Formats: sequence, structure tokens, C-alpha cells
Amino acid sequence: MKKDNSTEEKIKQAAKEVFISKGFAGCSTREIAKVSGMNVALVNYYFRSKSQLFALIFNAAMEDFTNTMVEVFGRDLSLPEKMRILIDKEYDFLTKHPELPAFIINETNRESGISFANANFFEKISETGIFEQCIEAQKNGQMREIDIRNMTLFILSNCHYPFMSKNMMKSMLKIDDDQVKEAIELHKTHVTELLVNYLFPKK
Amino acid sequence: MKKDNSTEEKIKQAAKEVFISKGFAGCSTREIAKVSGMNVALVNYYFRSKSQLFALIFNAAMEDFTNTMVEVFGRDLSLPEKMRILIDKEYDFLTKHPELPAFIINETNRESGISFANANFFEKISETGIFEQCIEAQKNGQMREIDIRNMTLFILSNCHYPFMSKNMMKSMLKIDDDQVKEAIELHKTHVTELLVNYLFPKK
DNA sequence: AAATAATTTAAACAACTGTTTAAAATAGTT
DNA sequence: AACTATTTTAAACAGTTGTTTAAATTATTT
Repeated sequence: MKKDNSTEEKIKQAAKEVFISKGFAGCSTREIAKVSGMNVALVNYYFRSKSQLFALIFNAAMEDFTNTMVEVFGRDLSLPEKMRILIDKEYDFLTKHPELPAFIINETNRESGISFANANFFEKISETGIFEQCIEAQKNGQMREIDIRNMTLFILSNCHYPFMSKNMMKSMLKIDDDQVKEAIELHKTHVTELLVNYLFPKK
Repeated sequence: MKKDNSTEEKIKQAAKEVFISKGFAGCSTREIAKVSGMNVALVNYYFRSKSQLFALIFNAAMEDFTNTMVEVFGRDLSLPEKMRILIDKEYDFLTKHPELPAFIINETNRESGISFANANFFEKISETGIFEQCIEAQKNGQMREIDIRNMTLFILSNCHYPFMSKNMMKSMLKIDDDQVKEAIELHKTHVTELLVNYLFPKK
């Protein structure tokens, strides 16, 4: 009945680790069992099937993934301030969880197509009032006329992609881990200026 | 001995299709055989193993993937012109091959780590003289002081991500295929202005 | 204390995995 | 025509897959 060091929790932690780094198709229930220190039967005893365990992990990851955006958009700040803080927080989060964007995008593209419990993302974003704030700013000429979807795409592209492409960059540009880290840190400041300048042009 | 409709070519085509849409771990040799209309033994008869067949497909995909950049950078044009044409061509290419960026990034992140035959990408880009052209433009104050690695990352982020995240966007923003297509087309023009304005600021 | 419920284990299941074998069919050469 | 080399086939291989079973162990309740 204890929640912390229970078998259930151990398996969930192992599943999180294994699923996120190898993907649904790239690992087996036996591997998850081994990492958790338990056996195969226990995985299905607590979670019924590989798919159900995966859905649990995926939805939690999705939640983490969208949290920052909802939280920052909900604050009482100007749009440029929100943008700067959001990018900063996204880079912080992704530095700690660099595998997450690739995991989510991959699994979202899987043939089987996930149930997607976090489809209420749109509502959550909507409730922050960010849309109204953008429309207001656009009316006042403080913000470029741009669809919110494109703005979102800008943010995600420039925050997620650098982390997703780490290994590709390493190979293509023949640089090592430290140089990648350095490049990403520098990139954050570029991205901030890039987006703020474009979305909220002076003059 | 004929090259075109041979068994070998049929299998290669099927492998390309299956590998790119499902990934190495997400498919079996039997599936590739079935799609090609052949049987399992023939796959290994012509390509020795699943891994070797995959390496073939991956390297060809990587080649296609980097071609546009090498080709456009090699032209005799100003940097802003190159940038505009490159983005246009990337979006064209990715409209035809939307699964490619996710495929390459995924497989590059696989634990096993691919051999990466196309590690000469850096040389190819280097030979176009783009680095010298950037340094020259930066000296003349026509281009922002930015590392070429970050410039590359900007281009890739804003071209690849929209296609990779198609399905995620569909779910998150609750839009359909047509709206995604529309948003991406519009996004291309934003990306062009975004990058050209930032990299080559007026004044 | 015995009786009941929850958890853990080892073993089995059928289906599928990548790969190999050896025989059959076809094509090419002499 | 007979002979050789290439291609194709069906079947088998050993190992892995997700999942289930039934017995053994532990915890909880009476």
C-alpha cells in the first residue's frame, strides 16, 4: 500500500527510463523487468500489458512536456517577457530531459497511433488567456500579425530540435559532447533574440 | 543482371518504404519481404542481414537529406539569396518526404549508433565555400556575428521540425490534415523572413 | 490461531524474430 | 545437349516476444 518504494513504482520508473530512451518498439517487457529488478509477470500483474504501461508513461511525459508552456503563458506578464522566460525554461527543462522531444514526436508518429490522453492541451493553453493577449497585442501593433499556431511552431521548433538533433549534429559537424553543450547554450540566446525580434518588432 | 525491376531493387524499394515509416526496431525482415512481394530468404540472399540492408537505406536517405544544402550553398549567389532558395527547396523536398527528418534523427539516436557513412557531410559543406562567404559577410557587417553551427541549427530546426511534428500538432491543436498543410505552407514564408531578417539585419 | 487476500515466482504458451539450410527452379555457358 | 552458375523456394534453427498459468510466498483480517 505504500506508494514510494513499492514494486509498482519501481516498474514504472524502469519503464519510463527504458521507453523514453528506446521507444515502444525498441524494448521488451523483459528488459523493463530486469531494469526494475523485478520479473516479467509482475509487469503485467500491475499494468496488464506493455501497451497500457506505455500509455501511462507516454501521457505523463506529455504532461511534463506541455507544463512549462501552460505555466508561463498563465503568468501576468507582457508577451515579450513571457517569450523570454518560456524559452529559458524550456531550455532548462530540456537540458534535464533531452530525450523527451524525440520520444514524443516518434511515438506520436507510430502507425498504431496513441490514444493521446493529453489532447486537452489545447484547452489548457486556451485557458491561460494567451490567445486574447496576442490578439490584443496585434491590434495595438505591438505584435506581428501571425497565427498562434505558427508562433507555437516557432517556439517548439527552436527549443526542441537542438536537443533532438544532438547526435546528428555531433556526427555531421564532427564535434564532441562539450561542444554540443556549448553550442546549445549559445543557441538559446540566439533563439530568444530571433523570436522576440520577429514577433514583437520595434518601430 | 538487369538493374531496374530486379528482385534486388524491389526489396530495396520495400525496405526504404518500411524502414523510413516504421524504423529499424519497428519492423521485421518478413514485413519487408511481404511488401516487396518476395520471401525472407531473398532479403538475406541479396543483403546478408537486416542491419546491412538498413545501413544501405539509411545512408541513401542521409545523402538525399543533405543534398539540398550542399547544392544551394555551392551556387554563385549572395547569402540572403542562398538562404531564401534553401528554405524554399527544403520545404519542397520535405513536402515530398515528410517522414525523413524524424527517421534520420531517430535512428541517429539509437543506442547501437549507426556507422554513419555520410560523415563526410561536413567536408561537402565546407567545399562549397559557404564558411568563407559567411566570414566575409560578417567582416563587412552584412551578416550577424553568429557561429555557422548555430546558423545551420536555425535552418534545420525551422525546416525539419514542422514536418516531424505534424501528427503532434494535429492532436495538440485539434486540426486536420488540410489545416496542417496550410499552416506549414504559411510557416515557410514566416521562417524565411525570420531567418533572413535575423542573419542579415538591415542598417 | 486459522482463514482470506494480495503479492511474487518459475514455468509454460504460441507466435514471431533474424538467419541458415538444402533442395528446386531458372538462366547462362559450352 | 549436358553442365555450371545463379536465383528462388520451403522449411528449419534457436532465440525472443507478449502474455498467462498455477503454485508458492507474504501480508492482512478474523
